[in-house]
Amino acid sequence: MKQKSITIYDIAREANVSSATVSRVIAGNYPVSEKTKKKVFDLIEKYDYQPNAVARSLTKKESKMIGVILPDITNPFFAQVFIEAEKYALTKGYTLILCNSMNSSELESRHLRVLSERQVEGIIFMGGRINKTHPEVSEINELKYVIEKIPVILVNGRMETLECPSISTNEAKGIELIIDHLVKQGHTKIGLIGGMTGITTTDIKVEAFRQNLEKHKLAVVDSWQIYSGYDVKRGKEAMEEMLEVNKHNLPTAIIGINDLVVIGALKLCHQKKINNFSFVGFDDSELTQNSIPEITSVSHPYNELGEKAVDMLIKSKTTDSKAENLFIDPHLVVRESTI
Amino acid sequence: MKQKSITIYDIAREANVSSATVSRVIAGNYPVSEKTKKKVFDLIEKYDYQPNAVARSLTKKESKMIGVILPDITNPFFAQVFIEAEKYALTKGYTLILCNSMNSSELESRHLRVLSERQVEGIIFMGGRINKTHPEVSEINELKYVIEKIPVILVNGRMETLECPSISTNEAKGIELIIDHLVKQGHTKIGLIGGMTGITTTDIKVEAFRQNLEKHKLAVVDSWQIYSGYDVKRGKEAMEEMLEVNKHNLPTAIIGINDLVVIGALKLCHQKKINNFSFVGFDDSELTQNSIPEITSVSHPYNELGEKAVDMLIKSKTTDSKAENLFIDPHLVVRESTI
DNA sequence: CTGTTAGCGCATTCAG
DNA sequence: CTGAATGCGCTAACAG
Repeated sequence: MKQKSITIYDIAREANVSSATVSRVIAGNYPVSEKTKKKVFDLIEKYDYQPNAVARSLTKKESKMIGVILPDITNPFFAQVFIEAEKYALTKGYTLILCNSMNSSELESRHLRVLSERQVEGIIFMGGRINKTHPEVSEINELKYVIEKIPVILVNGRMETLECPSISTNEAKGIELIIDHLVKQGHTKIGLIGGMTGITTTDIKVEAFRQNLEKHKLAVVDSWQIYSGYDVKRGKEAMEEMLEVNKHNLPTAIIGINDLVVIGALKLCHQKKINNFSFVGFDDSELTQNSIPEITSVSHPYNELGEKAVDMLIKSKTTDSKAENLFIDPHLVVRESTI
Repeated sequence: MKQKSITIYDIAREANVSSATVSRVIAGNYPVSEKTKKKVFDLIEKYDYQPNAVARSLTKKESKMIGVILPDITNPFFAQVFIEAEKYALTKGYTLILCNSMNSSELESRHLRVLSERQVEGIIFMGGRINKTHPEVSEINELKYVIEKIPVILVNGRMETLECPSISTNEAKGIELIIDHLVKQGHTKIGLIGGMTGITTTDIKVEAFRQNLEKHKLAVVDSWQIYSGYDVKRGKEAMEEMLEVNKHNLPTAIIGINDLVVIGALKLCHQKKINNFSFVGFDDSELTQNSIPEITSVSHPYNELGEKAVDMLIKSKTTDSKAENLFIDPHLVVRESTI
C-alpha cells in the first residue's frame, strides 16, 4: 500500500460510465453491452486494476476466508491436511488463515476470537481440546458459543454434547487393518504402545485394539498395551517397559500409536541389538520411509479430510442441515517392518 | 455470520452516546470520561461485542494481515519459520495467511495476486523463484512489480537486480562450522553430496565447501562433490555414486546438502553394511534425532528468521529505508553421526 | 470530553 | 442495458 491504489471509480471515470457498471462487468453477473464491457476491461488491464477484497468483504458480508486452528503445523499430519484443504479452498476462491495453538487452550481461545473478528466464514479445528475425552466445561462452552456465529468443523476430533459437524479418519478401522495384516503374517501375540488415556484418538485405538484381538480369538494381555505419549522419547520408554515387564512372554508384533513412537521403539531395539519384532505405525508420515527399516503404517485419507472439511464449511452457508459426522476409512501401507 | 452481529451503533444507541465515542473507548486513544467509558464497556461485555476487523481494515487502510508464500509447509524448515513468525506477529496484532506454492511458479503468481487483493501489509517469501540462481525474467519482474505496492521480504533467498530486503541463514558459515568440526575430529578427506547447481542455497554451500577445505589446506577432490537433489532418494543415489566413482579413494566424512540427503545416504550404507563414514546434515530437522545414528546438523536461526521477517515488514510501513539484507549465523548441533 | 459528518471501495437496490 | 443513491461497520477530522 505504498501507492494509492486505483479504484473502481478511477476506471469508471475514464470509461465514462458509472462505478456500478464497472462493478457489473467485473462481477459479470448482470448484462452489460459488449462495447462498454470492452472499454472497461481495457482500462482494467491498462492500470492492472485489482479489486479490493476487504471492501468487497464488507459489502457482501462474506470474507472468503477460512481459519484453521491446529496444534502445530510442524506435525506432518496437520500439514498434510492443511495443504489439501488449501488446494481445494483455492479453487473456490477461499483463502486460509493458519493458527498454531501449540497445544495451549488459551491460544486456541485467542485464535478463535481473532478469527471471529476477522469475519472468517468458517473454522477448521484440529487437535487440542477436541481430542480430550473430558474437555473442560469452559472449553466446550466457548466452542458452543462460537458455533452459533461461525460454522466450525472438527477434523479427527469430537466433543460430547457439542453439536458440531466433523470429519474423521476411521481410526478403529485402521487398527483393524493392522491386526488383520499382522494375523495374516502369522502373528498371534500383538502389543500396542504409546498414547495417553483421556485422549480420544488413543482411546479409540485401544478399544479397537482389544476388540480386534478378540475377533481373531487372540490373547488380550494387559501388559502388552502400554501408554506413554506421542513422541520418539515416549516410544523408547514404552518399548523399554515392554521389554522389562514382559521379559518372559513378549509379543512378536508391536503397534505404535503413531509413527514417532515406533521410531523410538526402533531406536531402543537398535541399541539393544534386538530385531525380531514386527512394527506398525500410524499416520504414514514421511518418517516411515526415512527410517531403517521402513515402517508399515496406516495412512489417513488426507485429501478427503482437507477437501471435505472446506466443502462442508462452504456448504453450511447455504444448507442449514444437522451436524454431520463423517468417517473415512484409512488404508494400510505395508513396508519392511512387517515383512 | 449466522446471526446479524451487533455493531458499534447498537451499543452506542443503548449507551446514549455516539458511535464515535464507542469507537474511542475501544481504541482507547482519545480521552473519554470514566462514566461513559464504564457504561460502554459494560454494554460491550453484556453483548460480547466484537469489532469487525474487515470494516476496520477498510477505514484504517491497514489489514493487519501478512501473507506467507512458501513451497510446502510439510517441509519442517518452512514450518519452523512460519511458527516463529506467527508467534511474533500475534504479539503485534497481525494474522498470517499461509500460501503453499508447491514449487509452482504459476501458483506463486496466483498467491501473490490474491494476497495483494486482500490488502496484506506485507509478504514473506520463501523458496521457489527466489532460490534460483537464474530466475526467469518474468519471475523477477513480477516480484519487482509487487514490491512497488507491498513490502516483501525474502527468507533464505535472494534475487539479483531486485532491491528487496531479505533475511537469511549464513549458510557459508554453516559449512565452515561443519568443516572446522570435522577437521577437529581428525578428518582430512571430506565429501559433499546432494543439491542442485543453479539453486542459490546449493551454490553457496558448494562454494563455501571448497573455500573451507582450502582454508584447512585439504584436498579438493572434484569427485567427492556430487549433485543430486534434496530428498531421501537423491541422497541414496548420490551416496551410491560416491561409492562407485571413488572406489579406491573414498572420503571419510560426508556432508549432506540437507538432512534428508543424509538419511538417504545412511540407508544405502545400512543396506551395504557400511558404517565407517561420518555424516553431517543441514537444517537440524527432527529427522536428525529420529534416525539411527542421530545426525550432526546445522541448525538455522529459526526464531530470528521468523521474527525479524515480520518485524522488518512492519517497520517498512513507517521507515522507508533501503533494502536491508540480513545474515544470521547458524550453529552446529553435534550428534552421534560424527563421534 | 463528545457529537456530527464524511468517507474507505465496492455491490446492490431502484429508477430509468 | 445503465446511472444515482445507499449502506456495509468503523475511524478520523472537525466542531463544539
